[in-house]
Amino acid sequence: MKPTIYDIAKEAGVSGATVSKVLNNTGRISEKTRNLVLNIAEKLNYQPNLMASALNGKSIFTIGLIVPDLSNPFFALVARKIEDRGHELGYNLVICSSDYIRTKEEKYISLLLNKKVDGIILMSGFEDISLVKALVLQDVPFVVVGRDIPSLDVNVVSIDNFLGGYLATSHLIEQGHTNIGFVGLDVWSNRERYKGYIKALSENGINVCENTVYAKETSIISGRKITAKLFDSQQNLTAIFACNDLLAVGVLEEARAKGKEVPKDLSIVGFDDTVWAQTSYPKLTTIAQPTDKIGKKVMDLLVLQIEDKINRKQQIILKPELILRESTTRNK
Amino acid sequence: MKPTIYDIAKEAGVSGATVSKVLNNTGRISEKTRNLVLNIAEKLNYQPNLMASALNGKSIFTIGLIVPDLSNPFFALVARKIEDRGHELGYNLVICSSDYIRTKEEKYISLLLNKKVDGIILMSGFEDISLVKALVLQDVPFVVVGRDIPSLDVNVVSIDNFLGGYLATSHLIEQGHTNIGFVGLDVWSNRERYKGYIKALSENGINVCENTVYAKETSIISGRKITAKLFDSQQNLTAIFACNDLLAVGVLEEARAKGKEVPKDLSIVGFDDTVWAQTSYPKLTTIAQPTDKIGKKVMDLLVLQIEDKINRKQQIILKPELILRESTTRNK
DNA sequence: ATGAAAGCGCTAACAC
DNA sequence: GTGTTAGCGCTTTCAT
Repeated sequence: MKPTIYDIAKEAGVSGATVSKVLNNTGRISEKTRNLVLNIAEKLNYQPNLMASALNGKSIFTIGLIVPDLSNPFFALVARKIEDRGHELGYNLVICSSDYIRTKEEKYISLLLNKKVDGIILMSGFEDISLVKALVLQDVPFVVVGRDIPSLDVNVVSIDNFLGGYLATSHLIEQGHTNIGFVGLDVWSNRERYKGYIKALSENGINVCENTVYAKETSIISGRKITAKLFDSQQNLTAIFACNDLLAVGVLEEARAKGKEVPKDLSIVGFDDTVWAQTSYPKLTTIAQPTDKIGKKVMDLLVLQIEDKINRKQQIILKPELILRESTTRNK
Repeated sequence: MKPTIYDIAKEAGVSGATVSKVLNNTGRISEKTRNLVLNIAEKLNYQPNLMASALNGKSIFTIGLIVPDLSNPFFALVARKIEDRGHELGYNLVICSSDYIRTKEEKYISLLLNKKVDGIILMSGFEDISLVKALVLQDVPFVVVGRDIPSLDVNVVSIDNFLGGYLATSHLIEQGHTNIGFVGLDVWSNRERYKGYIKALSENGINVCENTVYAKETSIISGRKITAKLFDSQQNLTAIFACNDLLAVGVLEEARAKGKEVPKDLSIVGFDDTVWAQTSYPKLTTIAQPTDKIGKKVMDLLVLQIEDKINRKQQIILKPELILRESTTRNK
């Protein structure tokens, strides 16, 4: 069997309580006993049983992460950054993919709560804010990532999605485009990007195309379908802003299928700066999210709440950035 | 405070033990008490404390997954498949990225063991088999994914890597290529693929190029560098087999940089059939891994070992498949 | 500075 | 059928 504190205690000729104190650096113990206990613990290769201390209200050093879809490279990347920072701080990640489905979001939250995780990271859409509200009452540290919830005082780490949409669209406008389509998902972040898109258009006195259609899901197929619709309703489109790179690749493919050359006949701006932006042909001009910073900020904020029991909520909004590549060009 | 079984017991006017029995469907209890207890549990929104039952040697319904890199879309995809099957069976995943680094592999194994996970999935390379050997002694259910360990009697789910390499190379040979380069990582699976590559070559009486160089890591840059070296040492290369799609994209880019057209001047076969294979230009001919099946088999096998305490180890080897796309063509 | 004892929430003999 | 009791491994008063 694995050694317990009592095995150490017996060997050291002290009580279990003393061993516990040494191991936790609590109470007062003499240098002598401390060293003795530490040595024996080392010798026995003692590993604390986290379940037991968890029962006593201690931390279990595990954090729950709810993402829309782990197999989506963007989320996988952010998850990895969070994981890395977590490990630096001594925490593990339990990851759950929600597919933006409410019932799954709900199920996973309660699952994680059951497992007594120290905190939860909400990177799914959570269109149904009541789920988040419920979490507030539970008094479990958590932070919302990728979207803001202005109506709730909760921890948030997000990029300025509005700015992202604005940046993307402004770039297209600067290139001389006036007929710019929008492709996105019907989720909070994308709707914010849409507002930025609208803002850029109206600032430049450009008519907003009414036929904005949201894609069903993030996939090439979905991107293609939505683009086909756009092409149908607006013959003279010269540019499209897609709310994520994969959708942008869908746009790219549909354009190619329709005999349009990118960027000559159609300029495209993507979002996220995922691997797709760098490996598609042509490479995508896109809006980059500072994933490194996001991962670090999220974890730091969460651990701050967990360990220091700080109660003041924070909203951290990071800046997205335009990355120029080959999918946009001046409209002639 | 969250309700415990004693809260239920008090309200139902029975003992804690009885409640426990009802909740676990163990022992014998009358329909009446059973319903009473169940109703009260429901009313109180009782949630069992998994830590407490874990202390009693019960399952914690959590499984550890060690992958090389979660931000690599291929691993993210497999992780997602495993996650899905896990949730179907009632298990969560704690994910750790090892970067193929031995110390991390070791650290995460002991971390997961500390957390008393019910089982561990080893999807990292584990070049140092002693780590796996140590796990065997711990009597923790685990399964190795993506590589075989012929010298050890452990659970394995993997594809036939040798066959994969053979398939890829044979395809190239059929297309008339005789000067075929190899690009891969110095890890077990890739070395097996290399053997398959060699087999195909020698079966067809083709000289093996001696300058096989392994890439440092899975990245476009690494793929480009290695390809540049290959081009230098072998001027008349007409095809390259890359051990993963990202490396293949690197090959693609380097070829383009050197003014070679794909597939006209250089045919490329990738591996994994990740999103890259579908979004690169031209799209990659590649060897697909049955990720769905892998995820399911892994989880099923592991849970079988956990729940039924089955001790007979299983080695499940799945077949990879050649997917024809646009990056290979007949050599003229 | 150290130890005895109670208890975290639950399970599992064993009694009744 | 149901309750009593003794732990699981650890933390934490409270004595000493």
